[in-house]
Amino acid sequence: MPARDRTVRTRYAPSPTGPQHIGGIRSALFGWLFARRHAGQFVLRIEDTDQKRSVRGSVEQIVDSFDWLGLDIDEGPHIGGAFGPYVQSQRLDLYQHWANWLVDQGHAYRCFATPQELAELRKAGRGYDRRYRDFPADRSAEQAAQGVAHVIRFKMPLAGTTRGSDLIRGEVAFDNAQLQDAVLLKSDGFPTYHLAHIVDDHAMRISHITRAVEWLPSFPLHLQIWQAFGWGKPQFAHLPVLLNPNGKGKLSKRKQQFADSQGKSVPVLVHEFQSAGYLPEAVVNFLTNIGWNFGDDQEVFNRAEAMARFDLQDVNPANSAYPIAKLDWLNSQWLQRSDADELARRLKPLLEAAGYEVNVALLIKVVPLLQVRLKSLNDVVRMAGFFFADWNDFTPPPADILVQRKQDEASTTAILRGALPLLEALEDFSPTAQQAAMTAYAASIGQKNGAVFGSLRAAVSGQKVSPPTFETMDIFGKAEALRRVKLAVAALEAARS
RNA sequence: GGCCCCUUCGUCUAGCGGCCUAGGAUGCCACCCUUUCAAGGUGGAGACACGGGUUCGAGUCCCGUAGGGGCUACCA
Repeated sequence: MPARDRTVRTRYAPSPTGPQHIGGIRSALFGWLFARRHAGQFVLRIEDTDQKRSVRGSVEQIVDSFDWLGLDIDEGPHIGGAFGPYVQSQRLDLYQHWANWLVDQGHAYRCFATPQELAELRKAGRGYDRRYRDFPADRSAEQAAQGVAHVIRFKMPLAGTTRGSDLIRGEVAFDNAQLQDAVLLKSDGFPTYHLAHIVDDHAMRISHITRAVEWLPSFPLHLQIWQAFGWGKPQFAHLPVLLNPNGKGKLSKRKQQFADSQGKSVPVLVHEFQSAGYLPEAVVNFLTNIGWNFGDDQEVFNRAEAMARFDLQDVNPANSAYPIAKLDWLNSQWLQRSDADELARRLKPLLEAAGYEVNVALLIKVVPLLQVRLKSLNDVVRMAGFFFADWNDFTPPPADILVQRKQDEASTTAILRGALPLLEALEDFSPTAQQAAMTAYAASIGQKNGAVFGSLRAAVSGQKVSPPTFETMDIFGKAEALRRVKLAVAALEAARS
């Protein structure tokens, strides 16, 4: 049955090696988008056939990463499904059965070459020389029965061309003579990727294999194996990969966050994006925009919108330098468009982690002032932490913060002192009322707005840079705002005497 | 080395033979707005790797060269 007539089913099949790398996630995302676009299923399968590389707790980390990004999984080791188990080490019988089947059918053979022999061949600059390909079947069976260590290798055609179709690259052709007799089953009874993924993708009814382009060289091998089994092939899409920001080398070689040539920190693991204060929506948007584009010159879009338009055939075949600078912009776009209550919910734990006790009602008033200013969620501490510190402990900032450009301590004292009764007299303490009063005040004393507004900002927030002054004073309330201005005046006077 | 894939502004990309004096975004620069910081607005510099073909016509098709990436394990 041709794959195209089946339900779309794609999978992400990582090795359980711990934290999730953004490169793998990007590939997974394209598979996920494609499955969702076609109302199909997205499967998680753990490829733990290399026991040396398996890391405990990996499945949890993978699932957490997908949860955080909002990519839902239909079947997998954590939730089960109709085609389980979804962990390859629990499917060994299956691989052994099919490996032996291939031997019986004459498509594969036992190879008794020792690791030493193979090492020598490699040293001599040659690959495996197929020395057991024509080993007599009876002797092969006899040695296996005696327990002689061996692997099972695939009998690759010695001549001819293998042609395959890739959704992204079109037709690709390979000379069979260039390819080796790959190992299908290792001497420890575990399968290699080549065998395991085909057995599983067939058993799990995967309709489209989406994987990184580094698999392209083994594509002909896989095609031959599919053919030897006589199973209907899925369709293939070899996805481009992410390169380092300078375009040199695969990003996935990086095992953790690093600094690029401009000194900018470049996250690569999913949890690093999280702790850097990026929104999952922004990360997904960012990733989707590399190698694929939404169309209509639109750069900011959500999962659902991308899902409705995504197609593997539109994926750009070229690898991409990792455009990390764009993520900051995208993150600020998402921050600006966030629902204020939702943003408050996300900001709260960060303030608490910084040691503040968060009054939610207060936070909700502050958030709108922050939305256009945050680049990262983490910025909230630096920008608005002062709202959440204990007000009773507030001490005015030093003179160098209070005194504005072209002012001195005496003039600043005078400016603040003069502003006090005017602010005190305001019935309406709204930002606009304050601004009108203070603009008139500045004009009346022949000062620029900045001199007045800036001194008030410093007096109230304790910072040189802060959210807008009058909004800040409004949130503090007239009493607290004026108390702080008075404290600043007192501090300046104390410093002068 | 062999084999495979790729090649449009610094970067991410649009472009699927004429609509391209190559569009968008980001980053950078300037100006505007402005109480700081942002955000926003306007404008600017900035690319079809090179060489051959095919065609009336090529960024778009073909070949070669160069450059980049990958594979070449009893790892995935």
